[in-house]
Amino acid sequence: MSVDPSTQRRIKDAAATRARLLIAAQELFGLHGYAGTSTREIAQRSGVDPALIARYFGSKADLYLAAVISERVGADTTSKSEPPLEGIDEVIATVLTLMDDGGPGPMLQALLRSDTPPEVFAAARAHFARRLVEPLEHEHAALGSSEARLHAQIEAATVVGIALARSLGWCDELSRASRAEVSELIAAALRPPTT
Amino acid sequence: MSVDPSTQRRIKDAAATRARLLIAAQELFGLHGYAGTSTREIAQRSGVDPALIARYFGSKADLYLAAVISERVGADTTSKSEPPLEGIDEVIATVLTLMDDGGPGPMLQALLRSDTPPEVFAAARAHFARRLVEPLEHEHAALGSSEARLHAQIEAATVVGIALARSLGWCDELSRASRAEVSELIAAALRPPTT
DNA sequence: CTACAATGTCATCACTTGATGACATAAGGA
DNA sequence: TCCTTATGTCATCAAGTGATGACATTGTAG
Repeated sequence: MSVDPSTQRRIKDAAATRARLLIAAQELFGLHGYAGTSTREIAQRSGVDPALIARYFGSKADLYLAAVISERVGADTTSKSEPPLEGIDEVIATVLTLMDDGGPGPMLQALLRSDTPPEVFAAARAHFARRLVEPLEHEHAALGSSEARLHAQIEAATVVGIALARSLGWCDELSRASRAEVSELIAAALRPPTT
Repeated sequence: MSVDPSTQRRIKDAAATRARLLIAAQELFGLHGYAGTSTREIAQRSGVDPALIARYFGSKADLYLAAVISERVGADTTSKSEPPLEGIDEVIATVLTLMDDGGPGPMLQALLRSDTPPEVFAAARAHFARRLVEPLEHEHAALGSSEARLHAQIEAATVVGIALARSLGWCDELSRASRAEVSELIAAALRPPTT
């Protein structure tokens, strides 16, 4: 008399537990960094016993790696990747939105903090390039701009910098301004009407 | 027969000890963040007994605060402030230069990481505003721009974002480009030739 | 149902952390 | 010199860390 296991609420479900841990890890690592987050916090937030971290991921470091890799801004690494962002406006909107709820995720944390394990940093770097720089580079190339990649990198860094300042609360006015307003300002600054 | 105490090598010298702790703290906090740095590491690097941190600064948090406050990028807050930066070119040059040697210092770390004690964050925020935003705001105001402060904040965030990306090695081209080249690109992007 | 594997719970280990106080030693004036 | 203070050293604490293994519970195949 087994009900469909997907609808039936299972008491013990390894996959679901693993996923809960991963989500909590993403949130907390993204919020407080690696050293600033304890395995017990992660377990508590996900409503799971701390010992299961070891069972499902091996160690705290491995969990961190998994959290960074399967992250959103870096875009789900998973096979079926989201459609690539198109054009600078979409990049701006995406970064601002993701940053607004959740702050800088593990990927950005990995890029910002220097205690990031090398392999994690490399993975985060790759995501940054693929997810943010590449779309901008294509746009530049289409316009026939030379140094397309360098320009794209500068634009990506700009967007991230402003989004960071805004979502972390570095300045009052910037943080209070609406997302649309900020988008407008960034776009205007980066792509002067000429051309 | 007391020799000049400044040349004489003193075995016990509170001021020197305090200074050594402060320097080591700046280096390590800037490198690994607050949670990622232990008081024992700081003590070892400065060749000082860990217990003296408590004596001279009160606690790890207080030492962090002192390290952030007496820092360069935020610029010594202390009374005799360095001459304020003038114009966007000087801001760009300063940020890029300071970031190149030493990476993001404790002040930026404090702004970037959310495990920063609130008072420390507030101090870092104030430095950011005074040191980077204000000069830009004045420039805008002089040009009669409305929303001068918001624009200045966006510009400051842009400069910091690009400097971060460059000095932390997020992208190859950007990190390899010369400082002058990058300065040029930022300035061009932020201040399109048309006024 | 039964037995075995999968999953979850708990107690506990060895270690590090930040902090404290008792004590030892150097410094400098009397 | 002696004596007080400033400074440095050491042992140690309570709390929290990541990790481990024994055990309890659930799922499920036979």
